[in-house]
Amino acid sequence: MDEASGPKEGNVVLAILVGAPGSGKSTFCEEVMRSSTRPWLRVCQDTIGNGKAGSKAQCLNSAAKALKDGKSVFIDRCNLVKEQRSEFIKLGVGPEIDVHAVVLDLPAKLCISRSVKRSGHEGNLQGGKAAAVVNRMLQNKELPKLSEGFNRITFCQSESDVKDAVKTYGTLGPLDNLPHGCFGQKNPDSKIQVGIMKFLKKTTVPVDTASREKGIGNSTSQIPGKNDSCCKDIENNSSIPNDTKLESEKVEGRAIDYAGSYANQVSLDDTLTLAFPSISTADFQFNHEKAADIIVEKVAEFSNKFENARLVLVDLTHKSKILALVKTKVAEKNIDTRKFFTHVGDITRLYSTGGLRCNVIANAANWRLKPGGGGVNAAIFNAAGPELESATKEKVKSLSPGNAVVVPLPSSSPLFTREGVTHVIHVLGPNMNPQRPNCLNNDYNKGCKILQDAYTSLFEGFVSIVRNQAEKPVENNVNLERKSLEFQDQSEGCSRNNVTNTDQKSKRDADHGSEKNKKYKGAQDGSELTFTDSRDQKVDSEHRRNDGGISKVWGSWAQALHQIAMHPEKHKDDLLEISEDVVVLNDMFPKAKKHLLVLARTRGLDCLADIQNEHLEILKKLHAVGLKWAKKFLNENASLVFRLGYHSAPSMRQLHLHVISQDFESKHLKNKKHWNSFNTAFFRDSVDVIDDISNHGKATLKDDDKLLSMELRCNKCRSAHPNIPRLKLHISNCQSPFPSYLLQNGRLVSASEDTL
DNA sequence: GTTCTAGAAC
DNA sequence: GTTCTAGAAC
Repeated sequence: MDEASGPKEGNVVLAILVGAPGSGKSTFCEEVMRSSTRPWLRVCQDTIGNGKAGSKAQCLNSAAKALKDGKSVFIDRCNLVKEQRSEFIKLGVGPEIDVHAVVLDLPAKLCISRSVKRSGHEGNLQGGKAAAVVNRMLQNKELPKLSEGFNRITFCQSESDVKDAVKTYGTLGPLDNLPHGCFGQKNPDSKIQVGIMKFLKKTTVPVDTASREKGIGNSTSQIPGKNDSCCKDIENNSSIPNDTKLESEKVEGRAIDYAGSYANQVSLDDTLTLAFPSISTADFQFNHEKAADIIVEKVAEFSNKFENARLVLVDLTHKSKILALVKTKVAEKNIDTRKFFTHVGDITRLYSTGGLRCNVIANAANWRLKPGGGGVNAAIFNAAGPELESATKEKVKSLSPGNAVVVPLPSSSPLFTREGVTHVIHVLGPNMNPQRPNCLNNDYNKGCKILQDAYTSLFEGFVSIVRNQAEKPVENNVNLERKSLEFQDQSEGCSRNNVTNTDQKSKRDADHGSEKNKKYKGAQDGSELTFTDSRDQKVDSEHRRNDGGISKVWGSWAQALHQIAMHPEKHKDDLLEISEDVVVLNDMFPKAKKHLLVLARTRGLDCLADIQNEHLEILKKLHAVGLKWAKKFLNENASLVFRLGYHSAPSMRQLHLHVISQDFESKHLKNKKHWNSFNTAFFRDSVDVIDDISNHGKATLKDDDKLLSMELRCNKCRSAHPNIPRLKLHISNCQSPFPSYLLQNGRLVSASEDTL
């Protein structure tokens, strides 16, 4: 504790609150202001924008003005990181201003439960995401130090500490000053960090090994039990109020306490888990052998798409045939058993009775998304209470086979509170039971496709949750909101694609600017589409399939090629060739003298990521047609050189082969992304894609954004150029031969080859 | 995918 | 002044 230095008379106070969402910053300010006799201004980034998201600059201005007017100021934003505080501290430079920090360093659990509960709060941090966000923020927290420029720091680590601080500030009259120095801190920073690291190492490792060892060999997986209970014990300790003064023993205790809450985040946050039942194999009587193949195939496809997440196939009994089949098949594949394993247990009680923490569970739903029936559907609706029914109903009324819908579970649901389930994903698989609607009469061609789609939708729904939770730590309230918006965007995309993500209703209701509402509108529109288009029932699930992980969202502008491929007769005038399985057209914005697109007409084949073994023929067909046109152009102009290939991550939906001359002489080639999309590994040569599929059954993608923002290099001599005009100038004159890589395997098509 | 805009960077 | 970037809108 620092020695108090001599306070001056009646300084204005600039009090910077430090605390996670839900730590009680706003309440603190309000309570102080209610009883205080000195003029205070609370500067809150959430409210300063008058309905819109506020900016840090607005806060700074507002605070500066108030200080100038002699008012004391509360900076009511999270300020968990030193950098976020620094500019506010600068406002307090000068002898008449005391810069204070009030640190609301309450248990993460408390902040989370408050954040989850609140609905009308200005910060608009909502529901299940709140937990993840608070955790993320706390992970990056840097407790303030006097050296940052504070005169006084008050640490509150319990609610009674907060009460004391309210009293201290509430009774601070206009002529009073508070002593300088640090107050209330019970745990020096460095020790906590060591404690955390030790603790994390101890706890995370067993999680992994347990699942690796037991996941496959033993049908009853027992994963987080040990360390979770360990965390729980420690948390219980931490809830004992500790008001005693600093002693070395207490410091240690406190350190473990912190470590406990951090470790808890690891199991809760870092290993997101989807538990799912086998779809369609029970009441829908789908062939188990075939279903097991599909499960393993889809798990293999998705399991390497995420780092800290895992999939768990759950069935009630050790005798489960489908579990046995999947276990056998999965053992033959090279699937990371930390990412996928089977588990015997009740899907509605995985945590409470099995110790398996699954924040997402899948429901084998019926098409009306109604409770009842039997099996998993009845069990989940029962266990989740009416909350799930209403949350589901709020967004969608029905589900067609092969689709899934993500429903965030209201925090009041028993499944949420007891089992830690934050999302339920309803999935509807194909039905082979003549007693049930939409029976496929043993048509396993259709059935397998639908079941594949169902798992794709399910896993993509999960991936969208994982992705969202894996967002980088947020920096302040503004960013926090942006992240939420991004998530809404994502869910919009999902809903358009039948993986509907019902976001929290209260978010919409909260008066928070038009921007958000506009976006939400989009989401609603999208979800309407989902269930009205009966003729193209499968379009939605199919056009979403991409690299298997990230839900690819196709904007409205990205649909043009798809429309052409589906209905070429409507665009006859713009097309060079129409056949049963391909369409050829000039690129609307050619990036070279000659630039064609050869579209696959296969429904659901949107990009390279969608390609599987079965598409080899269409790839060859696209290549052959592209080659034919290239040669045709070469006949007209022998100086051209063509390259045929695909973009790793196309912007336009519907698989299209680019046939492009290598002059890149075009006014439409305007930016780095244009150039790099044709001249880096992002561009996948058609011949290589065909090899990939022949050899590995899937296409290699190089869809890193870095490739598209790489330095501009000549496609012949590889020299670098500072900007597009200079590059264009260079390539128009470069006489170098093409790099040898391109000269191999027929990657380039030129007149000389044509004559062979 | 494109266009437009504003602001930053050079 | 030009180029780049990011965001929004389409």
